[in-house]
Amino acid sequence: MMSEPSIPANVRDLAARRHVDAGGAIFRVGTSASHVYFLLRGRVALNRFGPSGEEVAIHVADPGEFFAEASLHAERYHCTAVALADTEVAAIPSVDLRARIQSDPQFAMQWLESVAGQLRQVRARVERLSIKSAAERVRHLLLTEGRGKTPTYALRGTARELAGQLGLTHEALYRVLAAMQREGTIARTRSEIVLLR
Amino acid sequence: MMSEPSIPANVRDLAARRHVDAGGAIFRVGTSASHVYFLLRGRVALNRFGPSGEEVAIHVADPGEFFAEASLHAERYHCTAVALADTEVAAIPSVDLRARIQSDPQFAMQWLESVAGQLRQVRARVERLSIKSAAERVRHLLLTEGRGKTPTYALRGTARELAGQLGLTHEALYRVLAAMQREGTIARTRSEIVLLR
DNA sequence: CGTCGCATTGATATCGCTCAAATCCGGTGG
DNA sequence: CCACCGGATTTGAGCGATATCAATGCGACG
Repeated sequence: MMSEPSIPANVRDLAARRHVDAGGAIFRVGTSASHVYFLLRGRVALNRFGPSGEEVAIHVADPGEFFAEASLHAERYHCTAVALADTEVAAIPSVDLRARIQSDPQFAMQWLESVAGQLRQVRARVERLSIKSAAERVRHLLLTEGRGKTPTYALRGTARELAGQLGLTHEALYRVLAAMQREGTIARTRSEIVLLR
Repeated sequence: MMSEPSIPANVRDLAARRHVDAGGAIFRVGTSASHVYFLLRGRVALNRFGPSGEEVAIHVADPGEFFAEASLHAERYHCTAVALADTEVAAIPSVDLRARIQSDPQFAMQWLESVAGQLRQVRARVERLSIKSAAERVRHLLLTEGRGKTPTYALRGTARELAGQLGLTHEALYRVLAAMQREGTIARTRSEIVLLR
């Protein structure tokens, strides 16, 4: 059984617990950015929509993560948060969080570190999306996000989601994975991809 | 005449001025992340290198910007910084900057805002790179980075650089721009692109 | 046990990459 | 002042990788 991650002690007193059913929205793009969130259970997708209505997955949050962090400094949310599963979040009013950052230098540093970490992660994703070959993108994913000596990537959602992360259609991803498997570059189980060479 | 941007007053006393010739490296990937930089004059490219040696432009800094901000929390630099022109930077020791953040809450908030702003910007770029069509990428760039009522994008370097930013080859970018111009979607001058409809 | 969405594979079309070549432009040195 | 040079810009031709459309199987869930 997976135990629930706990809200960082520094801000526990500011947080209000909230439940969201699968498919429900936590906030929508354009509405007033009043809260920052911490994910306790479930999964949350942060999406944007292009002019033609096409959806782009900006980020998928897993338990133990803050999300909508950047909204601390914005008037309005820049994306829409949708629960992918039954989800439990802690909502922290932006105003209170700002005040806490001002008054607690240690927490300020922790918070900063977390934002900087996200920045690094997103930069890695930019790097990945700049690669033209689908196979090289997968390899890059395994090398940068994989764990262990033989890089192993635990896929968190569906393969379709991963395809979105990689800027590929799901068909293209399946084909590339099949090809890499055939030629022995990777190995796959239901929930993992391992880079062999 | 362009006047030189000034180092934020909060950290001016920590900074050491340094000159770098065009083509010179400011720091290299893998070396100890000892300083954060503020760009006073010139242009600086932040690059990473793939396994096959191909270069990916992570970011191009313009005067008035901090760069290597994320390195405040990292052991080593994750990218290489190269001067694209004769360049003047202010180097701020990471240690000192961290101390300043701890001791000056107002500065901490400013710094945090700057990092969060970068995060938003990079996220927008991820969104852009997730778009499949080259024309739509250009349109997205103009909509998100353009200024004014009729979105106008001032191109800072060469069109080749822009192509890199957009995840396209320079040929593809030239063709798309030509086509969009032909059909009246955009207008171009030497240094600007304007979205017409 | 029917339905829905994910996974997988096939066929085809298309867009952007690659290779190639001509021109333009700014800078440099004679 | 002019010839030259290197890099940026621009356009062409062809190919290949990925998107798109389509069909099937499968597993979860009601």
